[in-house]
Amino acid sequence: MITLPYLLSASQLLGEEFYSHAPIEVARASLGKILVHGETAGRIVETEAYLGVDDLAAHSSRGITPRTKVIFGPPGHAYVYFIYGMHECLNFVCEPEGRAGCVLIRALEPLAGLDVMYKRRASARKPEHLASGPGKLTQAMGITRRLSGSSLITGPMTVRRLKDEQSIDIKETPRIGITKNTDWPLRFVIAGSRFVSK
DNA sequence: CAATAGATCATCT
DNA sequence: GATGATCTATTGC
Repeated sequence: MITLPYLLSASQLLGEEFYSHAPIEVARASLGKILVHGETAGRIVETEAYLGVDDLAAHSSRGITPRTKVIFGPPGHAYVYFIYGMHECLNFVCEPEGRAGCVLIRALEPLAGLDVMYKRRASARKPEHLASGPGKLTQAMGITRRLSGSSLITGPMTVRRLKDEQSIDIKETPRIGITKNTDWPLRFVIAGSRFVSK
């Protein structure tokens, strides 16, 4: 099993430049990157792009509200929202400051802190049950709305690139669970990964 | 297996 | 007051 210290030594922190692009680009580029929070870490295998004000499926399409103002802020921050009275979902804010856009992180491959993840997700029997969905992922990693607006560059939650990052095959599909723009191909997965949502 | 219901509350109208 | 970027357990075949 991989330890967190090893993972940190084998990777480097991503800076603001990584996030200051269009959601589609950031969604694709985020695949294969390492999300780190507390003692837990995982490799991102599934993302979705949400396109600012023109995308009726995006929270930002209704303009700036107390909840969504972070999406209009500077890139490289977390947008975490609460949904269905039960689940938290994590997004990376992208686009330059003043322009809305974000990337929903839907699934990851657990790499470190699996013992803690199993404790937080009692129903999980296998690693692919720990973070194969946006709500499972935040539960496994202890991510809540407390982290909305926090910097992904200074932490406490960060994103890293493996120094020996493998090239990946990306598959695109329509987004999941929305009622508007259901046909836009803005969901991206690492082809063949068994850690994506069902 | 697939389909469906129920949980549960912040957010915005 | 309705809705929602979900998950789980349960039902029925």
